[in-house]
Amino acid sequence: MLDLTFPHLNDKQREAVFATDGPLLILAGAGSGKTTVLINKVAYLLKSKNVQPYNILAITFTNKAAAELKMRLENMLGVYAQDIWASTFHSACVKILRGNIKNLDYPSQFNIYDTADQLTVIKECLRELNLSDKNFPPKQVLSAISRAKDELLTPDLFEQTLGGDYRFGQISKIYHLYNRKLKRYGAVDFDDIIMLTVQLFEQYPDVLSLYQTKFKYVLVDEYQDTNHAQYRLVSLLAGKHRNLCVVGDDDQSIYKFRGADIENILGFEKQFPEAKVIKLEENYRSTQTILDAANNIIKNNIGRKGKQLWTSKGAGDKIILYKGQTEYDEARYIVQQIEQTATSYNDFAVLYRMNSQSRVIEDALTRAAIPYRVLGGLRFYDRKEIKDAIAYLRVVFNKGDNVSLKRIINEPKRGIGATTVEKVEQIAAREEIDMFEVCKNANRYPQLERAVVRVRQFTDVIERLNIIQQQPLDAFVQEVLIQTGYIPALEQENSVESVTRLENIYEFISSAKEYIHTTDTPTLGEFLENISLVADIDNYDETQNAVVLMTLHSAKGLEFPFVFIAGAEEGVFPSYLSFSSNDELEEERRLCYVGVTRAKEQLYITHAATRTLFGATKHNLLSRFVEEIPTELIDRPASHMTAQPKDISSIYIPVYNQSKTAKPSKQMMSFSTGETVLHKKFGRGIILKAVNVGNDYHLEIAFDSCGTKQLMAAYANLTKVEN
DNA sequence: CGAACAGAAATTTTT
DNA sequence: TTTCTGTTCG
Ligand SMILES: Nc1ncnc2c1ncn2[C@@H]1O[C@H](COP(=O)(O)OP(=O)(O)OP(=O)(O)O)[C@@H](O)[C@H]1O
Repeated sequence: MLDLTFPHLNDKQREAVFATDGPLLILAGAGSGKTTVLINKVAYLLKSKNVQPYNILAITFTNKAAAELKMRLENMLGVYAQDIWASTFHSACVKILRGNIKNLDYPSQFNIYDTADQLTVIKECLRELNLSDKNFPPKQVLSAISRAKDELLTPDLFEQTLGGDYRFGQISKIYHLYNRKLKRYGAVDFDDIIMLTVQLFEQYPDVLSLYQTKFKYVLVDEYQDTNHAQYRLVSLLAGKHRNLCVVGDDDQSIYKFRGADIENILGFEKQFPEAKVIKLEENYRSTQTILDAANNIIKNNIGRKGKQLWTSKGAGDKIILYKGQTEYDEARYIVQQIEQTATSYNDFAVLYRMNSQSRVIEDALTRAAIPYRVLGGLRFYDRKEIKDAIAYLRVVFNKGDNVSLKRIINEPKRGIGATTVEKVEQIAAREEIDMFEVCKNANRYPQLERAVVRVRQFTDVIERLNIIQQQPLDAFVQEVLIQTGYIPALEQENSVESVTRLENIYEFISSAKEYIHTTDTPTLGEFLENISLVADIDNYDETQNAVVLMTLHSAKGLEFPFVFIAGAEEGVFPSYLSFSSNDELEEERRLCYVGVTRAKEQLYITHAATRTLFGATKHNLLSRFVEEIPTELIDRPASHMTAQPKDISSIYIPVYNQSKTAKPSKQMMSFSTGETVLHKKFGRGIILKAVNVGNDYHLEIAFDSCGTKQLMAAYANLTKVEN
C-alpha cells in the first residue's frame, strides 16, 4: 500500500509531490523521475488531500502512458482511481467535443480525418481553386495549414497576418475552403481537435466554466513538446484554480516539426509569474558513462536551461561504437551482440532515425530466429484494406463524410467510375448537400442517368446497414463488409495478396470485439475514435519477450537495459534534411540526447561505412554527435571484416519482399505468408500461414495438387520458387 | 469503365 | 530504389 510520506522518493521529488497548489514547473533532465513524481503526486492528491478523482486531469504524451498511469494508481489506491481523466490532449479534447461541438455547428457524430484524408480534401480544394499541385504541393499546403492551427490562426487571422504575400494569400484561400469542406463533411482533423476545443471554450464561457470547475488539478507530462494551442488550452482549463503542474525537459523537445513550441516550457515562469520551479538532479536510470556521454552531446546546444545530472550508479561499461562495412554488417553485429548477451530479449531496444532502417535489422533478427517487434512505420489501421473497412463504417456513422464515401463507392468495383463520382461531387457542391443524398436521389439528376441503378444499389446497402447497427459491433462490422461485397470480392480474387488482406480484415473484426470488452457502452463512434487516436507505440508490451525496434522519437519516455542506436551517420542521424538549419540540427541533437538516455546499463552505437539510401550507395561519415562524446567513454571493437572474413552473412541479400524471393541461407531458412514453395511430394504450393516456433516454422501451405496441408519446415525439405 | 503500362517523383520524425 | 500518377487501349 501507499506510504504517504513517500520514502521511496528523494527530497526534491517529495517537495514536488507536496507542492500541490498554484502553478508548478518540474524541470529536470532525463531519468530523474519526472513521470514518477507525476504519478505519486496524483496519488497524494487523491489520498492525502482528499481530492476526488474526477477533479483531476492528467495529460500524458501517449495513450499507453495514460493507461499506465491509471494502472499504477489503481495498484496503489484501488479501482476508484480509474475515474481520473488521464489521457492525451487529443483524447481528452475529443471527449469534450463530442458533448459540446454542436455549439460550433459541427455534428456530434464527427469523424476524425487522418493525413491521407486531409490530403484528399486539399486536392479537392486545389482543383476547385484552379491551383496546380506543382506550385502548391498538397503536402506543403497541409503542413502550412496544420502549423497555422497549432498556432490558433483561423483562416481569417492567417490571411490578415500573412495574406500580403502572394503564396500565403493563395494558401489562405485553400485554408478557408478546406475548413468549410471539413465542416460540411462533418469531419475534424487532428489539429482541429485542439483548436476547436479552445474556440469552444473562448466562445462559450459557460462550457469553459464547467470544465474549469471540474478540473481542480491539471497536470501535464512531457510539457516541452506541447504546441501553442495546447498551451492555451491548458491555461484556460487551469484558469480558475490555477493548480497547474507541468513536467518536462527542454533538452528532450523533439516534435518541433509537429508544431511543438519549446517556449512553452522555457517561458512558463513568465506566463505564470507565481510559479514555483523545482529541479530534479539525481538520475536513477543510467550509468555515469551514459550520463557523461549524454551531457557532452547536449552541451553543444545553445539557449538551454542548463541542468546538473548525477547518479550514484558507478561508471558502468564503456559505450561500444561499432563500424560496419555496410548496413547488413551493422545489423549482423547488433544481432550477434544480442545473441551473446545472457539476458531476456525484452531488455534490448534498437533505435534508429528512420523507419526504413528497420528492414535490414529485421531480416538479420529473423535469420537468427530472435523474436522481435517493430513499432511505428505503417500502422495496422493504415493498411489499404483496413482503411477501406473504416471508410465504410464512417459513411454509416456519418453520411456527410464525402471523403470516406469517395474512397469506397467503387471499392469493390461496382461500375461507378471517376466520371460518375465527379458528377455527383459537382451536384453536391452546387446544391450544398451530401454526396450520399445525391446518390440516393440519383434519378432526379439527368446527368446521372446511366449510373442511376448502380449508384442506388450502393446507397440502399448503406441504408440497410444503418438499420442493423444495434447488433454487437464485431458482428456489425463483419456484416458491413459482407453486405457491401467487400469480403466476397476478396474471397473471389483468391490471390496471395487478397488472402493477406482477408486475414487483416478478420483481424480488424477481432479488434472490434476486443474493443467491446474494454467498455460498458461500446459505440461505433468511440470505436472509430480510438482507431484514429491510437499510435503504434500504444501497443508496446514490455513484458513480451522480444527485442523491440523503433524510431528515436517513439522511444521518448521509455527505458531499456541495453540500447542500440543504429545508423549514427551524417545524413542519416542527423538527417541530411536538417543540415541547412541550425535549429533543426539542435533538434536532432536533442533527439540523440533522448536516445542515449534511454539506456540503463549499456549503450551501443553503430554506423556503416557504406549504406544504400534512397536507391544510391552512400559513404557516410560518423555522426557528429558521436564525435562529441569524449573518446575515453568509448570502446571500438574491431570491424567485422578483419575479425571473421569468411562469414558471408554480411553480404547476404535480405529476404523482405516475399514475392521476389532471394536465396535462402543454409542454416536457417525463413518463411513468410504468400511465398511460393516446392515440396518433394506435394509439388508447388503457397504459404498461407507461417508461425515462427523457436528454430523452426510451423507452416500452412495450399498445394496446387492436394489442397492445404500443415507441416514443420524442418522436416518438409522445401525449396523456394520465384513467382 | 477498368486494366495495364509507362514514366515521373520522391524518399524524417507522428498525436 | 520504390511508389505513385497519368495515359492509353480494349
Ligand atoms: N527516488 C527514486 N529512487 C529510485 N528510483 C527512482 C526514483 N525516482 C525515479 N526512479 C526510477 O528512475 C527511472 C526513471 O524515472 P522516470 O521515467 O520517472 O524519469 P523521467 O524523468 O520521466 O525520464 P524521462 O525524462 O527520460 O522521461 C525509473 O525507472 C524510475 O523507477
